[in-house]
Amino acid sequence: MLDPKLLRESPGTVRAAIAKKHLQVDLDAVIALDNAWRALLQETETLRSRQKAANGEMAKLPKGSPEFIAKVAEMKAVSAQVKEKEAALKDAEEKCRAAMLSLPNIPHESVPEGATPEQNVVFSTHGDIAALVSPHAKPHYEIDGFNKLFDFDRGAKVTGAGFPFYVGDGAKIVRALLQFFLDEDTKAGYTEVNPPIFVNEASATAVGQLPDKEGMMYETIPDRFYAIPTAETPLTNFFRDEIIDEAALPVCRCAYTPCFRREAGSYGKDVRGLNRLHQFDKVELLKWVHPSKSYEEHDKLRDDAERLLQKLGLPYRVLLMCGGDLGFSQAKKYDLEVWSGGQKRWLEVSSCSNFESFQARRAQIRFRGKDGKPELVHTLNGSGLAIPRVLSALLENNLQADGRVKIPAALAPYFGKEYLSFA
RNA sequence: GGAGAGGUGGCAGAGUGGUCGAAUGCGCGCGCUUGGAAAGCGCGUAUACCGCAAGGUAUCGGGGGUUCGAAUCCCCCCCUCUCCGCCA
Repeated sequence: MLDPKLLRESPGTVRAAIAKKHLQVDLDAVIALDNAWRALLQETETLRSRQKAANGEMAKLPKGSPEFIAKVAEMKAVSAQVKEKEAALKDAEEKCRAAMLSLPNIPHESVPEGATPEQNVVFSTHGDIAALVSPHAKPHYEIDGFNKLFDFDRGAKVTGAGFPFYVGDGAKIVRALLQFFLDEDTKAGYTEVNPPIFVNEASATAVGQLPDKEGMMYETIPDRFYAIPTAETPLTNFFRDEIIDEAALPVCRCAYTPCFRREAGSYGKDVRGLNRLHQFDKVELLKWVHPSKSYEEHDKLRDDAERLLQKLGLPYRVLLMCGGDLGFSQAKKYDLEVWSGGQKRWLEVSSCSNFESFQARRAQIRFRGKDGKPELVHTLNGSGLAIPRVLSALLENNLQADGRVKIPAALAPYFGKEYLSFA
């Protein structure tokens, strides 16, 4: 959520932000709702003020006295008015809040102009594809024996499409990657957290998954919990409605969780094999930082995620997202895409985003500044990393002539052997 | 799942219909005192919103209700604790 003051004092800034993100929002309507709410608030508070004053007088009057009885009659009318105004105020407040929530975050000045993904800027490219991709590479879902290690048929029977069983070396490689990522992230200064994988409505709302996006999440009956689409959800909510000690900033955390996404409407090559699943494993990086350090920390976060790909010897590139491809709540975002040597395309394995105070305002996450006043933190997050697509690239790029997969040196100690076998 | 007890400011803990944003203590900050410190004394010590300002309003787990008036009474929900049951 944006600062309402920004809308009042500098609507042009908000208008420009909407334009840069190529969104359609009736800003004048939002401003009108805000004005209506403020006017109504004034009226209501004036009435309440009268009520309070009368209350003080009545407390001093003898209960049954004529003055007292007269006062009750008088205040009855005021009370009715207050009830009426309060109902109107509540209605205005809800409309106003909903309208405010429809306003996107302001893109950072360094975000390139552009409307479509094609206009994202290639920020950097790493790793020599020719040298790092095996000549025997093929799409992972076409590798002989793939279904033995990644059993989609059994998964579909037991749960549904997109919920595979990982078996034998398939399970082991997932575990190795998770542990490798967590160890590396911990070394980089992130404290490991193991969060709940279901959240309540308040938490889903605080990070913007509700309202409107309930279709992307699995919901439990009868408790109305939501299966998390990413560890960002519980992690960001850790400090919801809290004031963090300024000296503790930046707070850096990492968490492994399974992630659950309904992905309604996906189809085609995007969903083949491990490319897009309803349940997948991911290690998430999250930072709560001082606003003055926000972009410095953002770059470090991206570096931390990049280092994982480098250590695995996977070629990748970094995209700087243009305004039109930025998410609603992000001020700036880098995507890390790994080269899938078999499918011959880039696969997104991490999005490193700076939300500035947009999330923090909605979730009320603050720190106490030098002057003693609470101030909103900036929140940043990024994957470090999402397992299945890293795994896709790994299986494809490292596929040997004999059908085995060479395990990168950095990962071998975790996997326990040098080759993964589909036999 | 059943029965009971509770949720008040940074913490502890009063307050059962009015002058209560809320006693008192602790903690914290500033000052006095002191050679210095402790003790003692004095003052201060939540958050948010509206307003140019003066100022006003809201908040006693959350929501709704009763009332001229609710921290206080009623209803629903959430959470914590104790006992019982069940269980990895």
